[in-house]
Amino acid sequence: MEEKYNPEQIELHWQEVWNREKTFAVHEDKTKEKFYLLEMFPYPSGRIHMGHVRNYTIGDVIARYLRMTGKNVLHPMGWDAFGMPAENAAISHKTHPKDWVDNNIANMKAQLKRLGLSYDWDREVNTSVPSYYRWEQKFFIEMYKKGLAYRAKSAVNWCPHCTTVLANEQVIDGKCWRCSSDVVIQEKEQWFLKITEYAEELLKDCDTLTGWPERVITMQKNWIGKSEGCEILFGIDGMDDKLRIFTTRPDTVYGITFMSIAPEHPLVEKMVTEQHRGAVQAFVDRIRRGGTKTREIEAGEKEGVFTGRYAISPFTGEKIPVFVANFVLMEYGTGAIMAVPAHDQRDFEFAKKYGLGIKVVIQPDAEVLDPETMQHAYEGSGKMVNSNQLSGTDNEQGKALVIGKVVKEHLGTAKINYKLRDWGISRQRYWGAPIPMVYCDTCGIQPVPFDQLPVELPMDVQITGEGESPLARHEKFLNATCPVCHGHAKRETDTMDTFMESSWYFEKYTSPSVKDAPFDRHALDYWMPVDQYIGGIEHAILHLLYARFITKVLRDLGYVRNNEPFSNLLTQGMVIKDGAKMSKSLGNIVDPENIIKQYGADTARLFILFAAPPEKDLEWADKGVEGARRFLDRLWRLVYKHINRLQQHGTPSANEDTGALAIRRLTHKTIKHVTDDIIKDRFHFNTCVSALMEMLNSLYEADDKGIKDADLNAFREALNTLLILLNPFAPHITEQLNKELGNPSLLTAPWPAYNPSFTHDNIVSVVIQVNGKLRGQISVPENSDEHTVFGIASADEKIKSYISNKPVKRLILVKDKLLNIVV
RNA sequence: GCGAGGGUGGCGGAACUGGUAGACGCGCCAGACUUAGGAUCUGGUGGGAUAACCGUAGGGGUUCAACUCCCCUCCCUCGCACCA
Repeated sequence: MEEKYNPEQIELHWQEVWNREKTFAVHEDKTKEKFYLLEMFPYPSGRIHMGHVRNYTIGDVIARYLRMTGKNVLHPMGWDAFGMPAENAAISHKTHPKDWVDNNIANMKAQLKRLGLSYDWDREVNTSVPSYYRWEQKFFIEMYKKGLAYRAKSAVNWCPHCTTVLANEQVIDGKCWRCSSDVVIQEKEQWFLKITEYAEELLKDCDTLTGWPERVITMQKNWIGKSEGCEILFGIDGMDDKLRIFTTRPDTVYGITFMSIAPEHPLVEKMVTEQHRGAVQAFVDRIRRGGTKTREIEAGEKEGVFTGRYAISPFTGEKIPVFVANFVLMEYGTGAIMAVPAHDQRDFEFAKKYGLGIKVVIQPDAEVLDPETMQHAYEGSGKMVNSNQLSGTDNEQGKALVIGKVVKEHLGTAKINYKLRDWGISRQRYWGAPIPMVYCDTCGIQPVPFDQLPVELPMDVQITGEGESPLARHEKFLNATCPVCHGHAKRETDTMDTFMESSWYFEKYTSPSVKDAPFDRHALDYWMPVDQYIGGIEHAILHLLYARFITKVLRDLGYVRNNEPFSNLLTQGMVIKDGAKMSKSLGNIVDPENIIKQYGADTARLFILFAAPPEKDLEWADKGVEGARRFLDRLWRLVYKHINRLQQHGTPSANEDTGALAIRRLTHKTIKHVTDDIIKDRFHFNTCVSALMEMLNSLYEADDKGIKDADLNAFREALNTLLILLNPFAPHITEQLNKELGNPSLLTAPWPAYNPSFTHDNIVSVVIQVNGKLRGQISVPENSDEHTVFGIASADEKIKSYISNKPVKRLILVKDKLLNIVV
């Protein structure tokens, strides 16, 4: 055995063994309980960063631990290989995106292996290869045939920097999710997937995701944004057209004092009277020019102009003035609303600003609302007033009654609205999966027949980053044959959003090598769903919503059985340095490769696991890394010191002297501690690591006193156990030391069970409080009752002085822990 | 504004269903071994004068006992942000 711990040598050795022997390859095995553990696969940017190290280390601990408990663990890794940066790199480095990506994958794969991550690399998936995306193209066509994929012209989010369209989910605060450029709105034809068709199920099934963080569920629910109410048609004075509005508060229809419509509403032009045309036109132009961005910034400042036109209430027959207002959104509901200032804050502010009427129709029990003195709208519940025959009704019942009336009298319909929009997946980019459709002059839009898939992305392209996608200029790709009339057709040149590939890769891992179908049905059914998914919170909506959607679609297409892809979700925090996210611009990046070179992978892993619980942000501290390394050095030295004695074999016997017994207690208490902590509490590995540190500290103390020959078996048990317990966290050093000790590989070692007779003591120390204040500590036999403990305690001089001679009113005993003496 | 999660030593963080606050690590202090040490080892380390006592954002409450439960206030982070 080497005297000095040399992580590089040890780690490379074991990694080579694992690689050569395909140690972590798994197969379906019905005799074992399966566990599908997955971390979000990376974009092959070229180098791994600390966020990856954290994500994958957390996963690896779980994988290695679960294997030791006998589970059949699927733990795969792959590459989300399509996407913009490859094209940008191609432009700036004059390489082909494919070469750039393949090269990056090779680098990153080596880096991941260097971390000792226990993946089944035989299942590696690369989303940019035709054998992967051909199935995605098939799914797309099947969706098209079911009406779940359609082409439409609509206002879309356009990122001028990426020169492509973005989905709603990919616009964050009016900026592109990837490059932070301001997004502009453009009219474009593009392909949509009907995620709205699944809105209700996606919302409803949130309640089945009991293993997901509450805040992710909340974000998804908010994004789907369901609201129930009704649409009501209002007549327009002097016109045949009707004004359709959506409201969730039909109980307040008697409180309408005006109407508001969006500046983009098609009826604006038609409704506005000659007298008001100039003012309305000026207002609409100004709002339009500002675009969505300024409109959001100016949120709060409500503005509008009168159209000169009146709507007619189908409930009261009253004439109601119609305004064009900046806060009414064309893209939600019907683009027009009824305004009830007494019971809606926005309408209230608008009414105050323009001196419009306020009419109270809901009266709460606690106060009497007076339109004259109200400072803000009352949006709560109460009794309906000023509402004709409905006056006196509870407003919640009133909602249903008004909807009933609306439906019965054909004034409108009951309606559920969602904020969720269909998913626009067309990207005007080269490096993506081609959308498998052709345009025939005679037959119109036609899907490519299945037997002609994949529609391969041509490799011989010129990527300039300017103008149209290279595909639009690629004659051979562009020109196709119509599958129906065999005449000339043109191919769709847009590619799919890369979130499509990441919406089903976890299913592909279950059977990566099948060729004639996307999945092997038996493998899929055996492994799915993913039991534990781990990744960054930044995908709370984007990826996780799309993946849920596509899973449900694949279920309905007959490919998969499960309703949801991920049973449990862990969202790990960021790795930060000097209080900020690591970034090039801040110059606070720590390169994992340097850390591994300097300290070793085991140290890097250990530090990352120890420094913070997984869901919290982790502050990188170089000194902390040294602490982790020190622990491993100490472990190495202790084994080295005793290696010759320890190599003899033997197991601890039943009756040991006190030294051996103390060591065995330590061992079994630590097993209990680590076993209890490792999985429960959402993987708080930091306390596991600290328990192992404590154990090592205690073994050093024992060693200080001298390990007698009689203690040797207990000492050996302690070290062997420590190595097993530490193995998921630091797999290389533990495997090496374990080998030095002459034991069979830890890969086949079962997770140890603790012996309960060693996890508690016969003599326990009990805290003594007098009147709730800590006054001393005494040793008593286990399970002593309050009188016994009090007897011993009151004999203690110090405690006696606190009791003095006051009568004891009460004794409160927490068995084997605490006695509170109330005097 | 709404929703969620938080506020514990100089720092990262422990503390199970109310029961020794500050485990473990970093840093710091002292000592040992050393030519030396940024190596290693030993001891100490919430504040306070070694005391009484005070301490888990602040204030109040329940309790024999509160970081933990209840009420009020302040602050931080994240998400949503005119969705009718």
